[in-house]
Amino acid sequence: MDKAYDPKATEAEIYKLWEQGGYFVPKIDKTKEPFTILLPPPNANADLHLGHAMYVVEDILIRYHRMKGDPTLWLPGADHAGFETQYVYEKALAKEGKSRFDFDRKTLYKNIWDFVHQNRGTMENQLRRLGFSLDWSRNIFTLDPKVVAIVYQTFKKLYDDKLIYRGMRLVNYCTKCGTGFSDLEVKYEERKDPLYYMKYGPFTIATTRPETKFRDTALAVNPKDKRYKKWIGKTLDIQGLLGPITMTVIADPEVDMEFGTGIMKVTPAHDHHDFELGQKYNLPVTPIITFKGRMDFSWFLAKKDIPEKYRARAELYHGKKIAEVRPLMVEHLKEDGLLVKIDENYTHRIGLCYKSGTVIEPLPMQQWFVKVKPLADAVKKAIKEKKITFVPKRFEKLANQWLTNFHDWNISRQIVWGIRIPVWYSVEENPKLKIEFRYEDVTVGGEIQELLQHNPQSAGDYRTFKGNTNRAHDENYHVKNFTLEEIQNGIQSVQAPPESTFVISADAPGNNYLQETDTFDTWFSSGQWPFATLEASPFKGDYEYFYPTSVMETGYDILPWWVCRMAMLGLYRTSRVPFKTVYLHGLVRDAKGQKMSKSKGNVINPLKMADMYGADALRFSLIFGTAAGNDQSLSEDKIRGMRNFANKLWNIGRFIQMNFDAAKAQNITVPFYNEAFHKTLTNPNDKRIITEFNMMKSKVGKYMGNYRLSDAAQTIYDFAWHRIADVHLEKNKERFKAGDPQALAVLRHLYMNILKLLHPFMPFVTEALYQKIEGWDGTPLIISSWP
RNA sequence: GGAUCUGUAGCUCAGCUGGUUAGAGCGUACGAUUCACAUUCGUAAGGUCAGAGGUCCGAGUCCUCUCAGAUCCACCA
Repeated sequence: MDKAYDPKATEAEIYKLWEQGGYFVPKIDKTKEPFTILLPPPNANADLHLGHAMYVVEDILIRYHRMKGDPTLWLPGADHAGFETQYVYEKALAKEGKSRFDFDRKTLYKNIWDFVHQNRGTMENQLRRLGFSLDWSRNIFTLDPKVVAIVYQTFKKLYDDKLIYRGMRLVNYCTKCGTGFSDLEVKYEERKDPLYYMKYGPFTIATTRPETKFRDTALAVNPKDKRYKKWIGKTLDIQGLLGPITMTVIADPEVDMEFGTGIMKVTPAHDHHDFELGQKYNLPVTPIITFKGRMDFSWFLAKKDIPEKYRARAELYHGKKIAEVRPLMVEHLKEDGLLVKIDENYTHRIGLCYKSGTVIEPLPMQQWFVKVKPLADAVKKAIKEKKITFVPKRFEKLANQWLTNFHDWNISRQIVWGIRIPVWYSVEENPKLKIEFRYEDVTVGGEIQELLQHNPQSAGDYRTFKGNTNRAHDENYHVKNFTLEEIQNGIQSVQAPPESTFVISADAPGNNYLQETDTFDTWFSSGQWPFATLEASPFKGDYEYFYPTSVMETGYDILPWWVCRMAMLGLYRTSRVPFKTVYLHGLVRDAKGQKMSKSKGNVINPLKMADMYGADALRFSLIFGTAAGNDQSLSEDKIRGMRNFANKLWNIGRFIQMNFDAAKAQNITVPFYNEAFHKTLTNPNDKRIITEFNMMKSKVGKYMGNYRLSDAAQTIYDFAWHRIADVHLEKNKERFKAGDPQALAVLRHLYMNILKLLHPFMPFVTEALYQKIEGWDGTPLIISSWP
C-alpha cells in the first residue's frame, strides 16, 4: 500500500466496479418494504454546483438502507427546466447575434433539444464522480414521451374535475423574456420613484405611473371617506392629456383613506389590485401597453375627429417605451396645468423578472390556471395526519403557511422549450382565432382559417394565403406555398379569445385544429415527478412497488415550488402522498457565510474539490458538523481536514496490513472474530475496545434512523481517529507487532466494521480499503451487510 | 404588515424529547517524531452559551420580552 491515500487512483475504478456489478439496481423482494428516493432532477444542460453535491444526504440514506438489506432504489433523472434553459440558450444565441425570433417553433425546439443533449452527459458524469449510487438503468428525462403522456393525463383530469380553467388574467409579464410568470417567480426590489400628484377633474390623485391613466375606467374611494361621499356613483368627464375621459366614482372599502389623497384611479389592465376591483365592479379591461413593453395608442388614433393637439400627442407616445414616454407626459401635464406636485422621495417595491431584472409588467392575457385550494387543502390534511413528516420539523409549519397562501397557479408560459399544452382550437369553430405566424423572416398576422378551410386535406396548396392586409400591399412580401405542417410549425402564437372552444388531446383531433402555443410551467411537470417517473419506468411494476417513495430530500428553498406541488399533484393523481418524509437541507455558503455567486467569485466548484481532495472528503465535509435545514459555511480548509481523515483511515489499513503480513511470514494464523471467539478473549484492552465499539455502533444506528447524519458521522470519525488510531493502536502496538492473533483478530473486526459504518459517507476509500483486508470474502462493501 | 431562522471558543459550526466537569473542525502557542500516517502525534491557551426576566430540584436546551443579523411571503395607487 502507498504511504498516502490517492483518491484519483481509486475512485473512477471503484465506481465502475459498482456500476458494472449492478449494485445500484434494486433487488426487488415483494416480501420486503422498499426504500426509495427520487433524485431531484438537475437541469439537463447545466453543470453541477455545491447545492447538487448536497444530494450526498440521499446517497448516505440509500447506501445505508442498501446495506441493511432493503430493496433500495435511487432514481436519477434530468429536468428540461423550461424557461431556465431557454434563457441560457437565448443568451448563447445572442452571442452569435441571433435571437429566438430568427427560428420557427419547430426548429427552435429542435435546436434547444440538441443544445441540451450535448450537455446532458456532463451532469450525469458529475453525479458519478461524486460517487452517487444511482440506478442508471431507470434514468429518465422530463420530456420523455411517457412522462409527457402522463403530464397530459393529469392536465385532462384536472380539467375534467374543473380544477383547471382558462381565463383572462393579469399575468406577471416580462417584456424582455417574452413570457409570463407565476407569482413565485417575481422578485421585488425597493426603488425610489417620483409620485405624481395630478389634477383629476374635481380631485387630485397620486400615481407613479401616469402613462396608464389614459385607460382608467373608474375612480375609487373609501365609502367611509367624508370628503368624497357626495361623488360616489356619479359619472364625471375628467380632463386628461388626450381630452376628457368619462368615468364613474365607485366606493370600495379596500381603498386606503390615508394614502396619497385617498382617491385612486382604477386601471384594470395594468395593476393586479385594480384588476380585482375591475372584476368586482364589472369594469372593462383596456390595455395600453403591449407585450413588447411599448405604449399602444392605436385605440385612440382610430377615433374620428380628434383635435390636432391630442392627435399629435398620441402619435408621439405611440410605440414608445414606458421609460421614454413618462417624462414627455409629465411635460404635457405641466403644460396643461394638470400637475399639482411631485413627491421625489417616494419609495415603493416593484416587481422584477427574477432572471433578466426587467420590470414586470402586469398585462392581461388568456392563461391556464390551476385551482390550487382544493389540492392544497388535501395536502394540509395529509400533513396533519402525519402522512408526510418533515425533517427538521419546523418546515411543517412553513409548508402549511405556503399551502394556505397559494394563489391559483398560472401554468402557461410563452416559451417553446417545454411540454406544449395539449389544447386544440378548431379553426372552423373559432373564427376569431388570431395567429402570429412567421416565415422567411416575415411575421404575418392573419386569418389562417380561411386558408385552412380552402383545402385542409391536401398539403402544398396554400397559395391563397393572404397574410395581413398591410403585408399584402408590401411589394417585398412573398406569397409562398405552405404545407399544413409548415403552417403548424411556423406558428408563433395562437391567441384564442375567451369564448373559444377547444379540445384536450395529445394529438391533433383533426386537420383544422391549431394547438395552443403556450407550454407548461416546468414545475407543472416536475410536480408530477414521483408518480410520473415510476409509471414511465421501463420496468413493469415499479409504480406499484416503489410508490409512494420513502424520502424526498432537497433544498428548503424549493419547498413551495416543488415539494408542495409534488404533494398536491401526487395526492391528487394517486390518492396517496408521493413521499413519507421530507428532508430539507440548507444552502451551502462560503467560509464567511456569504452566498456563493459567480459575481462575487467565491464559488466552490464541487468537481474541482473532488479532484483535489477526493469525492469522499467533499462528501464528508458537507455532512460533518451541519444540521438539517440550516445553511452551512464550507471552506476548502474543512474539505482538506476531511481528506486527512480519509488518509488516516488509509493508514490504519496500512498498519493492519503490515502486521498481518508480518504474522503470515511467521506462519501465524489469525482467527476471524465471532461470538465463539469473543468468549476466548483474555486481554482486557481487547475486551474493552469491543465493548466501546458496540456502544458506538448502536449510537450510530440510532442517529441514522433519526436522520441525524452529522452526529453519526462525527461519532464514527471520533471513534476511528481518536479512539482506535490514537489510543488503541498506540497502546497495543507491541502486541500487533509480535503477531498476537487475538489482538490482530479484534483489530481486523473493528476495522472492517468501521469501514462499514463509514461507507455511506465515504464510499470510495472505504470500499478500496475493505477489499484489501486480509481474508476479505469477496463481497464488495457496497452490498455487505450493515453491522 | 405576516412568518421563519440565527446569535455557543479567534473563525465556521454541532449540541435529540431540559440532567454529571459545554463539544468538533480549522486556527493559535509550546513540544515530539526516521518505528501506519507531517494529509502525523502530545500538551496547552481560549466560552458569564447575545441581554433581561420567568418556569423548574436543575436551562445553552422550555416560556416572555429586548437587542443584533439573515431569509421568506404579502404589498396600497
